[in-house]
Amino acid sequence: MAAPTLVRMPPSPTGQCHLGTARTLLMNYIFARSTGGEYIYRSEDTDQERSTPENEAQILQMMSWLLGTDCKAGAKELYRQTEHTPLYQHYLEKLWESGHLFACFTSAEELQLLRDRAETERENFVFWSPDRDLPLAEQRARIAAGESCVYRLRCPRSQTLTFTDAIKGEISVESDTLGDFVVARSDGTVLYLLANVIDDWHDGITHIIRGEDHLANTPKQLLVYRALEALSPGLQLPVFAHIPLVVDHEKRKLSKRRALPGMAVMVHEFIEQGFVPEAVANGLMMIGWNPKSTQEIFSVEEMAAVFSLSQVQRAAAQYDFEKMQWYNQQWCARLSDVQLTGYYQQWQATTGQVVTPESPLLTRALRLSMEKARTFRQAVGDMQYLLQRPRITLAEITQHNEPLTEQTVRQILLSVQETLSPLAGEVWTAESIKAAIVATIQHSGLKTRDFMPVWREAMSGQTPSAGPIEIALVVGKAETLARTERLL
RNA sequence: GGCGCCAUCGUCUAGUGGUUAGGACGCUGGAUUUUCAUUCCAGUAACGGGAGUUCAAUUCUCCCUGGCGCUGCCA
Repeated sequence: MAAPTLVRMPPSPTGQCHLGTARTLLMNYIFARSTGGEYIYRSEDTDQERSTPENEAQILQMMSWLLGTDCKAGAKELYRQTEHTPLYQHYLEKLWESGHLFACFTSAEELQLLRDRAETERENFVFWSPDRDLPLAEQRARIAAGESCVYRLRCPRSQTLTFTDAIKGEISVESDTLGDFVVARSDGTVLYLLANVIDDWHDGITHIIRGEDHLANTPKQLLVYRALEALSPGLQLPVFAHIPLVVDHEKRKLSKRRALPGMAVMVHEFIEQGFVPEAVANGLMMIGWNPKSTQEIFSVEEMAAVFSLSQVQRAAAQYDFEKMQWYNQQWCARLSDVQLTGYYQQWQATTGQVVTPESPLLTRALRLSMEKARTFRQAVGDMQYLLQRPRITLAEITQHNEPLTEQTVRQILLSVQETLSPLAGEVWTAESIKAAIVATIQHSGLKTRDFMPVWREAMSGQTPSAGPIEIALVVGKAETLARTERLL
């Protein structure tokens, strides 16, 4: 048995739960499950400008929905980075004293000037601070004198930084392309680059699974690890695994703003459209991961059983909302009656609708509706007439079925009535209803093409809709007769 | 511009130094059918380009092209 794994789920509460966020968190979760490990839930709120408690709560809620379990309760530990401020300050100080960091007095304005100049002269901009070799005493003196500074890591010159990514393979970068980078703001608060490394190290994280957008700053973090190691020898580096980004139809990083109309990009949009979490989790994971089989439908547990980082794709993947809907339909067909109706009621509640009470009728109606629809939202039209008697009038049916006369329409409904009334309740099956109706049609001399649409419209009040026999099976004998009777 | 990553049907992907390059979504057609849909069957469609290695490259190497990411006192 390998050493126990520990991953972190690190959402940044600077926005609501996004597809990409959910996918990364989900993959961490599944990896932890697949290795018998645990996870830490860490809210990365070091950007106090943009982080909000609302977003933090929203993401937690969305992830709990997606995983089908309380994400918070399942975590080995749960904290927000701002709670670790003393920890960061401690290491910031240590790293500064030991000379790994230095106070840089170049102002943001000066820096911007340098940056702009490099831009116009088409030169590469790598910043090597003029203050990188300032004696500590002088740094302190200038700060004491009221000078403003940021804290940068002293980047070594002419070194090749190499690490092995579990997905991308060996990555190496020249330190000379990095420059002295900022790890703490002028107000002394730390940046992602530093806070993250301290936490991962402090928590004993074994695997860092994150988006590919972090690949480029991994060498910088390697430098931070190295500095920390000088303070605490024997430090064990975690395994890095950078998963490919999800891109949109234009191959741009997926964003809500650029999404096509109707396309769900935020997790709450999936909920609002009436997706079941199993389908969203399944679909999300299949973007950029493949178990190397032809199986398409997986539960979270099944994915955890076969998951391996080596099966993760190296290239970015385009998001296909059509396929997400297909997953939803597949999942709805596989869920048990209890699960399906439960999700449906949950959807009604979260979208502010009146929740339909549990009943065999509801289950039958839902089953029939979901044969056609791919989401609960798409099923509303069918659910309506299945659960409520339509209001259509005889005149309307006649009008929709020209050239049939009202006389003929009435006759059709009358014969439905006469045919079905004698049927015993226990033979209320598709076969017996069909046999009886077919016989009636033959005797009447009418065409099936005229007869059935009239009956169907009497049953559903709309076109298109499910077939009259299907509806009859859902609503039951009494209601079936009532629906024709009210028109006569 | 610099650095890094990536490259199989329209999309998600499987795959191999010699394959009819497989599956799924989508799309098209057919069957079923009272409509829409479902279901079933069938079809459509891919190895970015150029060198090199090799008896043989989609597969290995290099170059190019293209795409994306990073290049923040964001994460």
